[in-house]
Amino acid sequence: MTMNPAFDLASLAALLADQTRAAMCLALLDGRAWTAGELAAQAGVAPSTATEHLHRLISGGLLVQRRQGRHRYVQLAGSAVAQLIEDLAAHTAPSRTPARGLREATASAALRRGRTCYDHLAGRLGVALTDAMTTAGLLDQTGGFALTPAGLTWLTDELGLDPVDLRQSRRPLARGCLDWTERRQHLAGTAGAEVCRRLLDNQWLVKVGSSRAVKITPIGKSELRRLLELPDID
Amino acid sequence: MTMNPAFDLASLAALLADQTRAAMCLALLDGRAWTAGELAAQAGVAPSTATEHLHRLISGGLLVQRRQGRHRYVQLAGSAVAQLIEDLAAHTAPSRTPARGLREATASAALRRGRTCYDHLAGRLGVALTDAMTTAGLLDQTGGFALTPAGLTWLTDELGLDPVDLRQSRRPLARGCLDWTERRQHLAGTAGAEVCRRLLDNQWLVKVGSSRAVKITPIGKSELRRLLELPDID
DNA sequence: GTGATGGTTCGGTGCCGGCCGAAACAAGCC
DNA sequence: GGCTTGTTTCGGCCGGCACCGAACCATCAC
Repeated sequence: MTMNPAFDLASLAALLADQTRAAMCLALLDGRAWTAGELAAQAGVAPSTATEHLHRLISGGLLVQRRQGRHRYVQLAGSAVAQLIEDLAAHTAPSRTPARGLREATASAALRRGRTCYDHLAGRLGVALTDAMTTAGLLDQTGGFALTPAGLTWLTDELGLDPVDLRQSRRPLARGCLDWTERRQHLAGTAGAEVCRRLLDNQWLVKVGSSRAVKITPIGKSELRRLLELPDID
Repeated sequence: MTMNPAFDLASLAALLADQTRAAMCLALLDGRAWTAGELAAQAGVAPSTATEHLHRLISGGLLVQRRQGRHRYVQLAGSAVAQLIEDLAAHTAPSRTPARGLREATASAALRRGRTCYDHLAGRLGVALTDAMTTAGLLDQTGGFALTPAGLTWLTDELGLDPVDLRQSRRPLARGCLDWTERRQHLAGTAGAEVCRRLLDNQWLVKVGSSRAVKITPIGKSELRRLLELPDID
């Protein structure tokens, strides 16, 4: 089937080398499942065109689908794929995207402030949380990017995460994810995903509108200030 | 200049979405500077075609060039680019590449045994070294991928690396790089690069032929066995 | 100078693939 | 049963781009 490494690499890159498919993948970075029609509208193409693109993305292994009634739900095939797309996006030239119009300006400001990145937190909020955990000795960024032993017990004892959930996956527990707006690393990996889930479950964070943006609640602010020295996000 | 994220992502991916350009980038993963003609031959295209591809790769920021006499030397723009290409290659389906013919079989066996990956060590040798450092308590892979304090002093005191060299870069000190043949993580980042350089300088490792393959010397084997519990690489 | 070699520029060709609209399916709703 | 809505298939159009060869330019060797 597969011929040579160059062919494989080119085939994989070709999946993302089209603006429409790239827009779809970027939209899917919120981790949710989208219908084919939603993605077509988001990318600004006809439904028939979206069908072809989805076919390529799925048979290329980047997306998985679930058919339900007359809808076709599609989402990223896993965190590894999300990671890959984020990495690529981060390598994009420091994108000055001056939002035009008030609506876009406030929307992009909200995204810069805090958002989900597939399954973990990013934006200034994600970076601030990562920094706070680092100064608290829970993360070690001097020799790479890893949880300290103190960090592991903090996750289980203070946040109440399940040690089993943290350990079962073959995915690394903690890893850095380079944020493409902040140009800083923030916590990803299994730990990043579980922390994000827990903060949302606790209502310490809430989603803003229907986008990927999140914001911190008053309860969350006080709780996080109790557990960490988390500074205010303007 | 840059319009929207989807466009930027697609543009970046498009650089690697051609088999010829992918072959060039894969060849350049050895970290050396190649001439335009060498790359043309390697990729199997006419020199004029190679010129166009190199132009795109350079203006896209993936490659840099240095003109010298009538030669044009070209190499990857930096370790971040190398990292990106390695990541993409690792996401490629577990590539069964049954080498045909004895020459290719022995060549690919040598590569699987040990090789350089841009500026650090990979293959079974790279994985074995990483494992040995982990069991010796020099690396921590339980909570991510990071050097321990003991690991840092080991690099400077035992291997004699310069602490200044290790710290000056904005690149992470240690990070995991997923090996696409072994499907295992191995040491990359500044520390990985410096270790590789030192082992080659000390003649503990030598390059095999003109490829990326490396092998361990008798002196290297005894020295590494003195410093670590490094098992034999078959 | 002449000749050889590495690299680039320039036409020209051909194919791949992204796009749409129209029509066909399929699943719900009444 | 009909009507709406979400999705797919099928032609057909069109642009982009990967490729080559031939001519041209630059550098080195003599």
